[in-house]
Amino acid sequence: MVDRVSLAPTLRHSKHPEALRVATVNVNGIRAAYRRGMQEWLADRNVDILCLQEVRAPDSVVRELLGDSWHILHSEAAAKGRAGVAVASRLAPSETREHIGDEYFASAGRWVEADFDLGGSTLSVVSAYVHSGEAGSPQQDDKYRFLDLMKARLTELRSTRDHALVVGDLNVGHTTRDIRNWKGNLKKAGFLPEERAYFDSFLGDAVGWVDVHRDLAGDVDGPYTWWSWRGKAFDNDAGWRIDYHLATPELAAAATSAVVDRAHSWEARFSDHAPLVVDYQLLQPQD
Amino acid sequence: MVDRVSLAPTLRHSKHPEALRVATVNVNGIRAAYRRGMQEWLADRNVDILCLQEVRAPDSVVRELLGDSWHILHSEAAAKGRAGVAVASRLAPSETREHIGDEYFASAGRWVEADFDLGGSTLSVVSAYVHSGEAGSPQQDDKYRFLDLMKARLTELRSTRDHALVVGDLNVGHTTRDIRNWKGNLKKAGFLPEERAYFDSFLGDAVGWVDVHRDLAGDVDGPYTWWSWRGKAFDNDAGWRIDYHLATPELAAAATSAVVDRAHSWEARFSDHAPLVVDYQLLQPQD
DNA sequence: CATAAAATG
DNA sequence: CATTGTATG
Repeated sequence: MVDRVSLAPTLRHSKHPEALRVATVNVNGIRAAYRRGMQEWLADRNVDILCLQEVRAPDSVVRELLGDSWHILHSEAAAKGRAGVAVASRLAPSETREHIGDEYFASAGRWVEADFDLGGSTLSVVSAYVHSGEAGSPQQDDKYRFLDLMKARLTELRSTRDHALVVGDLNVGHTTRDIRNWKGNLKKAGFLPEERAYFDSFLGDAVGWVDVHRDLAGDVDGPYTWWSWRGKAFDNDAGWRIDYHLATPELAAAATSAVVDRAHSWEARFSDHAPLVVDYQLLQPQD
Repeated sequence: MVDRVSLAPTLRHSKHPEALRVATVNVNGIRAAYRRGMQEWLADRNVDILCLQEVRAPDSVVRELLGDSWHILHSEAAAKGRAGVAVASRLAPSETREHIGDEYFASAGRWVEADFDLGGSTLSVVSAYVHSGEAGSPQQDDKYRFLDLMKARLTELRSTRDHALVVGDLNVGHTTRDIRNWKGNLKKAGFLPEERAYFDSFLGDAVGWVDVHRDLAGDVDGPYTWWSWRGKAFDNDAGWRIDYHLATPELAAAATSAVVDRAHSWEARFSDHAPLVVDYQLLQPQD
């Protein structure tokens, strides 16, 4: 279990010292997100570890926007303005890894790992951005190759880490609960049987990860995390649940709440994805 | 001279029946211009013949935006979203020509001619968009080739037409009066000695055209017709006079006013160029 | 329907 | 510093 003393002054945020708050959000361009009010959201939410996908900006811009209060691990894509993932944290990571697989995905900007030293135990946090992979396109093959690598890495993390958390835009809805119009999307990228099968395996006994948001939300439709910009998809909540917190079982059991920040006091949404914010109750009540 | 009877009900606008009002404006994308209020300007100004440059939109879009009250002659560039010139008029032209020179400039979207039948005499109106032609770039050669063709066509029009008017963004300032910071631009495209020499020749006795705006404004700085979007160029009136009405002498003598619509009741400018609006007093007072 | 970069001005 | 089409999502 996570040690109480080492966490207290550093990794956790002072406003909610009893829990570790981890948020994931595909910002669809961090510059656009800031123009649309992301900073106000961030100021409201007291996040300890912020995982970003589709940063779509150079490292210098990311550091300027987020400011000095974060340690920032950022993996850019070779293609400017594409992809890009980051883990921003109050505590400096003890180790970091910037990609997954071989050369082919080395500069994809789709996977970063940050290890946090919790005094005796280690928490690995991954920010992942799986390909959209339109069916029939060349990117569909990349998506399957990436999901293969992801499965291998999930297995590895599960067996070598004390606690691990893989969050991000995984670009697949797992079950019919996860897409509003699932019947109309059975042949669309993001809800293909082959893609959904990966999630069966991630969450199956052999690999052993937990879909934290689904566990806490229960057997309900959604809650969705992405809505197309087009038409009234957002207003009608015609969305997809494709952003996840996948956690190792012990960590998953410590999750006390999972909230989709669909809209709050801050005005409109700042991305086509909403943040998924989860609190992990890492401390044992001691008295 | 232009015949009074044939003009009255058709070519001229009912609001100022004694004059023919011709406006030229580089709209820098007619879609953006309409977003920024071009329609309000147009509604205020009672223009008879509207010459546009840098239309940068497909023909269907131009017709939709301008509406049914215009006859529209529009020459698109082969490259989508680039250049494009048009003559919009209340009266249908009797003849039109869509380019200048040979194949090389056939689909440049930089030159259109519309002839208006004035009952016995003819008025040719040209909307022209000369290359910007950054010094040292390949486009600089195109600019000189285009100016050569333009000179030849000016000579031809002068000798074969009753009245002719060549308006548009000619992308050259003629004299030191025509550019606010002329000293700093002696080596910049738009104020190179070679470019300015073309204008000496256009306006010289051999070719014989008149710079209507300069003639009416007198020997003053400006009035400028273009200001960079950058910095405070517009607020400081740090502009260039690169949009012209060039007219055959008899027509030029009939010009009663030349106004740069730098800003009016309509709010901000709708392009980096301002419209240049000239009234031609085509009717002889008969009584 | 939105993002970012590229080319052009 | 603004416009456009393009690729990508």
